[in-house]
Amino acid sequence: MNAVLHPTIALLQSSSLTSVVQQEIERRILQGELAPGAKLIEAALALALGVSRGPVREAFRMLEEAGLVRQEKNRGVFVRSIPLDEAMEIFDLRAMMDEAVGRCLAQAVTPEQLRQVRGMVEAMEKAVKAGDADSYHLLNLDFHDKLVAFAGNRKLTSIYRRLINELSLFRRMNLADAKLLPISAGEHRAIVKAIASGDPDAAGQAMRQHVLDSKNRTLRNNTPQLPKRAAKKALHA
Amino acid sequence: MNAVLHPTIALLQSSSLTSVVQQEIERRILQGELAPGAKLIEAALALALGVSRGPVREAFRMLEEAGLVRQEKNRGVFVRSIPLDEAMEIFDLRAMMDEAVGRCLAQAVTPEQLRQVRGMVEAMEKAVKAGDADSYHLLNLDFHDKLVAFAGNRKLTSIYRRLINELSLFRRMNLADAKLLPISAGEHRAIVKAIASGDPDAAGQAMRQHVLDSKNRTLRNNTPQLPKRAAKKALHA
DNA sequence: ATTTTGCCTATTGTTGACAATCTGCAATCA
DNA sequence: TGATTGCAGATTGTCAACAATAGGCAAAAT
Repeated sequence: MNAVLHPTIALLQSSSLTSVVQQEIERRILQGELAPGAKLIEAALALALGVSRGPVREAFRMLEEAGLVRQEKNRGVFVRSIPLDEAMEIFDLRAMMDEAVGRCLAQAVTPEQLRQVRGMVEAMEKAVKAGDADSYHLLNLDFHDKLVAFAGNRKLTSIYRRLINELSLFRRMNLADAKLLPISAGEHRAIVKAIASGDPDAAGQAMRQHVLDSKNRTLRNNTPQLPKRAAKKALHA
Repeated sequence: MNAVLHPTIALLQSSSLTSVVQQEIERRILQGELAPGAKLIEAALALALGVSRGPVREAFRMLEEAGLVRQEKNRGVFVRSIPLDEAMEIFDLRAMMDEAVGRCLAQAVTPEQLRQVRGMVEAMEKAVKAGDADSYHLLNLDFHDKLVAFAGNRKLTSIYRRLINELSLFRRMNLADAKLLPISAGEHRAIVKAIASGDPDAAGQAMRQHVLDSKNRTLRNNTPQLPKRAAKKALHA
């Protein structure tokens, strides 16, 4: 009875105005069109998208639950800006997850999957040589996403993606020094090598350390440099 | 300027109809009042709660994003029922998270925290002796929640709680044999001991194994017993 | 001059109404 | 008899109007 349904029909079945609005706002947030802290006005968005306020409000509630916006009653919704300490927490979670992914893949990766990630590593090294930080950034996201997806746990994949989305709201991270790209690329190559070797400990450790290095770089970039002589006392939180 | 605000005022500021509705529906789902698969009718819920359909729809979107309900366009929203394979995935995630929690706590637990979890372990052992499976179940949830919270990563805590919520929708799990309770209780004591000893490897391993044992018990309870002689071929997924 | 008070406007919170879609049942036809 | 078609009721999707709240500005008071 269940015939293969026409793609257009499948689209119409899944897409309500709310879901379209949600995806569009999410896109604008993730691409930086709507910066962290920006206020989202229901009526304005509804007008711009050609719908009424209802679907926009419902989309807001989805985005809120996904951690992309924050809502203050009677004041409006704002694009979330992730504070440093929350970003650090996310890095720790990523370290935990990526380590597990590495251990899993070392035991279960397929030749086809290996082929794919090797291709990505090469593309990233090309981007490094070309000094193309933007391409590198995108490839990097894709590389890690693929690895997680290959681990085969769909729940893990969706949680991981949500965390990556939230991390992208921590904008101060983007100004990664171009001179650090080769280091990152090298780590990627080492990760693939460890996975291919079939050693869970090595693969897990490679992935874990890669993320923690990234965390530390981010932390250093966002810790106000102590002035050379007037050393300020560090927070003893 | 920011005076300490009266609790009633703070409540009014945070609670919109939508959030109240969301919490009420979530409560009904988690307490089993609304069983997995049940259909949620907007108008009926709105009437029962004395609000209009708008807030109910917004609450639905939040619950959907939280994984508690599923929505089919033009057909309605239903309480999700978690399939076995997804439950298994969640157990794997819990194993990963709880291992990390154990490792963390072994190094950072405070005496006060230790006192608390020890109290819980004793309460659980009391429940076992009394044959009170319900109390045990609640204490068990609280025990693990506390451990995760003590690890101090708020993001991890919220993700963990979400996963526990989803697992509760896998109802077939509840019929845990009463005779298995002592085993579980013993594992809890071992966990606390490992944490108190300050050995990250031992604590992580104890927590990890505890979750994986629980996973396997659940799996066995839900794998159709192979008829004694007409052994069915196992799925070779 | 500074603070307070009282409007006014912009925006959000909530509702009820209307349109579109699905589901079940009965009438019709082969 | 069995399948198909066409209604009727119920339910969801969307919208526009109304109510309530927050924030800013100017007048008044100290």
